[in-house]
Amino acid sequence: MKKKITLKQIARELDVSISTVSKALRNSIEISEDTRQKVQAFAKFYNYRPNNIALSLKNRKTKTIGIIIPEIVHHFFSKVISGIEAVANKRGYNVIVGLSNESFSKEVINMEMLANGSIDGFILSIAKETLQQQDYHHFTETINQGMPIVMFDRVVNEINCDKVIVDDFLGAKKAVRKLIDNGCKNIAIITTKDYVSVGRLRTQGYLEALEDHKINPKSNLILKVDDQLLSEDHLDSLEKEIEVLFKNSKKLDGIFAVNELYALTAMKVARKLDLKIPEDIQIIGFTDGVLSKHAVPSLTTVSQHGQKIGEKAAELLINNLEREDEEDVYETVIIETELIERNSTK
Amino acid sequence: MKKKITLKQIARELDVSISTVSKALRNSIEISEDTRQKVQAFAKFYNYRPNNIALSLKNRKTKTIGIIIPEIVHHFFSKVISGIEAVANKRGYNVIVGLSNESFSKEVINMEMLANGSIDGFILSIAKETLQQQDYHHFTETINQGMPIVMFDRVVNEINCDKVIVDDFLGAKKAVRKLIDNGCKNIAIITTKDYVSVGRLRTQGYLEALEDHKINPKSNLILKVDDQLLSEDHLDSLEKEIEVLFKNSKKLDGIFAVNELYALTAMKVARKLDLKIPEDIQIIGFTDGVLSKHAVPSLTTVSQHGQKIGEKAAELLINNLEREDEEDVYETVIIETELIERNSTK
DNA sequence: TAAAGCAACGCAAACGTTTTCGTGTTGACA
DNA sequence: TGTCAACACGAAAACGTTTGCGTTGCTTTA
Repeated sequence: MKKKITLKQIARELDVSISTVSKALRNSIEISEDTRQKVQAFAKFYNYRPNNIALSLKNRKTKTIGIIIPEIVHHFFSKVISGIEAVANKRGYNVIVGLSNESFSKEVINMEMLANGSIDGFILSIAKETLQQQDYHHFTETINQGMPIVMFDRVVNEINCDKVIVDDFLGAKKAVRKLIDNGCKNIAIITTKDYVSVGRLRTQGYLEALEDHKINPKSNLILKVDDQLLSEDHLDSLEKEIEVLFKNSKKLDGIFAVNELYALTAMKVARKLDLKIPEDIQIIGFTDGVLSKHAVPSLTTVSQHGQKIGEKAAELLINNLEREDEEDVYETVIIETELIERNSTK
Repeated sequence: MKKKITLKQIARELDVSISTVSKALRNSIEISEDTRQKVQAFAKFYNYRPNNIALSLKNRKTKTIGIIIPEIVHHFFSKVISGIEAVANKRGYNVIVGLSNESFSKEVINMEMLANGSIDGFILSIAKETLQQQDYHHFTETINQGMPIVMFDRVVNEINCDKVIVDDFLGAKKAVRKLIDNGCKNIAIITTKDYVSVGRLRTQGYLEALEDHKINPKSNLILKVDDQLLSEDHLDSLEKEIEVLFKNSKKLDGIFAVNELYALTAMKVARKLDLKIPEDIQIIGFTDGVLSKHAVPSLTTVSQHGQKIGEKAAELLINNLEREDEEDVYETVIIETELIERNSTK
């Protein structure tokens, strides 16, 4: 069992100084061809690799990106991670993941753990609880300490940093317009409470699409679900709420849901009420996950391109990290959404 | 913008030595009550936090676990990560994620990057390409260097380390037995090529369940799908293969699929052929993901408890890391599978 | 032949900690 | 008054690197 070997050990074995070894390995011209080869051969034989931690300490850079997301068991977020990881890896960075579980305190603790030297910068999506409490001191503090942050998806304007978002507003608008174009007269929306920025924006898009077509929004067609956790347990109550929505509006012929699960549950209710999709009622979701693709009928949906979001976020962060001049100009990149038409619309 | 503050800076400001500051902060009795308070107040005001990297270098421990998985956009793997993260966090560890994308070289590179001091140990699931090539030198090398590994799900016997697996064999057997008990006479299996250990084991379970009931396996009822990538693009060809399976055996009345996607595709084909589920044909899948739960009809499936797997793996690793005595006794923990009965079986 | 140049290497600082081992200053005690 | 402990603190090493600069010993040049 040969343990990791260090410069010091090589130096001792070859009876030279540590600096000589280091320089030899980095092909410095200060070192004679002879010793260089000797050292390199020895290092290769013992499979020497410089210790990352020591390098990090010396360079004051860890070449590691910290990701904080609300949950990982979620198609969208894992897509984003996948995107981040791809460009991070390509540019020589590692990725360290912290989960907030939608909890404010876990978000803070996780960030504090990572901010103390473990990483060079953050990519994060804000926990719901944090959004509700509107307490963003941990973000401003880390930024003040000189550690850059890139936010994605769930962002807040108050914080001055790079952001990557999808055009929730426009995406929703496009979706609802599609329903209108397809002949829907009574379109409902199943959305979240307003403190979730993406939910709010999508609701606005819904409203504006209606307005553009001179349709008056009706309050009984707007269902704002309170998903403190959106835990799977709440599925039943969600179903009931949606059922009420259906009952309250017999002429319902279109539904725009702000996420997959809401859309699928709506489909379930429709099926229960013997409504044919898309003949009797058309449904569009948001977020292009596996569920949409494999649902029956497959779900027309607004894709947010999670992978692209992650890639872009990583690019922004790394560019920032490797920028020489210290000008703080922050960008907000908008990833375009795409309406993927499947079989839940005509 | 107050940058991160160090011991040295505190020492300079308060006109004491670095060691005094360090001791004062750690409440050493060597330091007078007076200076202790002064230092602690100052540190608190400037929000001092020890630099993790420096600590890692000093302690030769990073308190970080490296995870290498084939892909993250996958319900099972993200569940496992979630489990790992939960116990890791509880025990003061962080989690750093590397993706192999099922590629041998990416697996090797990722492991090498992390093994040079960045982490204390690995939790990993082997890439398909690695399984195919049967080249495990990177595992043995890291273990030889004194860095512990815990493998989960996709493991190999050749490597001597802790392992966490589900009882694929028994899980499959239970599922097939269920089909038999439910009256199925012609049960097909949709599985992977044999180099994927879990696929092979599940196939064996299928065979033994048949044998136990004196049913002769028929080769035309065994479909071994070659999913070099299992990419979403291959969905069409997968569908066609399954269709052939159906056509080749008109009396088919039960299907056991080794993953969700195979099961769902089978359901799709059945629907296409106007077969009623579960009346005409019953289907059971493996892996309890979102797809199974929300499919129509919902899919009876063998749950592997990904979260539990992750938790157990993290426990094994951390226990190993924090064990005083250096005895290398490796454990293989088997997480029991559970048959979750839904509506795709009678 | 002396000054200068050069090749090849080592020293030491630095990154930020923790910790062992001094060391100087008190006060008490004989 | 001299000795010794207790107290409070500092110096320095260590973790593993990189790098600017100093130091050899030798060869070249005028």
